Amino acid sequence: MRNHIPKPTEGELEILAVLWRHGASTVRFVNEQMGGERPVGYTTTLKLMQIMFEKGLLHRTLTGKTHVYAAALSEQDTRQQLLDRLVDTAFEGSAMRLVMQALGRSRSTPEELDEIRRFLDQLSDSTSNEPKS
Amino acid sequence: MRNHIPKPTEGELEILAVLWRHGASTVRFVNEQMGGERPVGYTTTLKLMQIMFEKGLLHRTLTGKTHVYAAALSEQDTRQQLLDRLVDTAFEGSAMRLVMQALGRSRSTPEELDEIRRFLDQLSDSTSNEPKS
DNA sequence: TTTGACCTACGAAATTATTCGTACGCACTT
DNA sequence: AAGTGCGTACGAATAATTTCGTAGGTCAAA
Repeated sequence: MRNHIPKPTEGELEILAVLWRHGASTVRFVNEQMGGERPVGYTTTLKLMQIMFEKGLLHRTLTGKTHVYAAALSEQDTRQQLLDRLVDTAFEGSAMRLVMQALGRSRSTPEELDEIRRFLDQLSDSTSNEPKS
Repeated sequence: MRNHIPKPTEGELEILAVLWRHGASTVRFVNEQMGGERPVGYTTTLKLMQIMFEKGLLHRTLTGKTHVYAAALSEQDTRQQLLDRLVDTAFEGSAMRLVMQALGRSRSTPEELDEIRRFLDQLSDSTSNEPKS
């Protein structure tokens, strides 16, 4: 149903994370944001983003003389892709397993847990109304 | 608290998956199991498993003349490691986000949803009894 | 004892990912 | 005009991962 865009690598994900968090950005901005543990050279980030552009992972528009990049795939879609991959490789295809394990360790507040309950209820409703298809 | 064993790579995960699913196995068996899309040469699997052994990712025992390999880290631990990684890189550190998204798409049966509810209740209990620390 | 079917070990090619140096352009100040 | 700052592009070094060929051992059947 969806275009086949290559899976993002580790490093590419970092860049995507910045773009998701801050919206479309210049290379410089992205590079600055990533300067956490191991800061990386400007041209490194540039190159990576250029490659991502070629791969179709990013869009870009020329604004003045600098490029402004944006993630091509929504956060949602990318996340789903990564989740699916993880579920397949490490959770024997069972999303439930993944959910349980994720819940088990996360220090969740009661509010968050409630939020999930509500979400579950919503799911129950819709599944019970739909043909099993 | 836990030993620092290097993160499994993509390919290594495939092997771990087989070992988790089938228990300790020989190279040949693992290699056969992986013959899904793109079958890979026997020595490729052998080499990879040897490397994993050196890295400490696998244990092995000599049985007769062939090695029998087993995953060094429990499935649980590895899964958690991978989850943590994914949560960090793609879900802004929020396990809740991950859970919600995983739930959203998985075609879960009402039974599974109930299971999660029970699990949530359990969590609520324990968190409400513990000091917030 | 030769052949075939296994096995391990190891070196090294092939492939992917990451990193950065260097060249070059443009606008602005000095 | 020369110098500075900031941008792009691109080639290539490096590192990490994956792949496989080849060598050599053991065992058992022909």
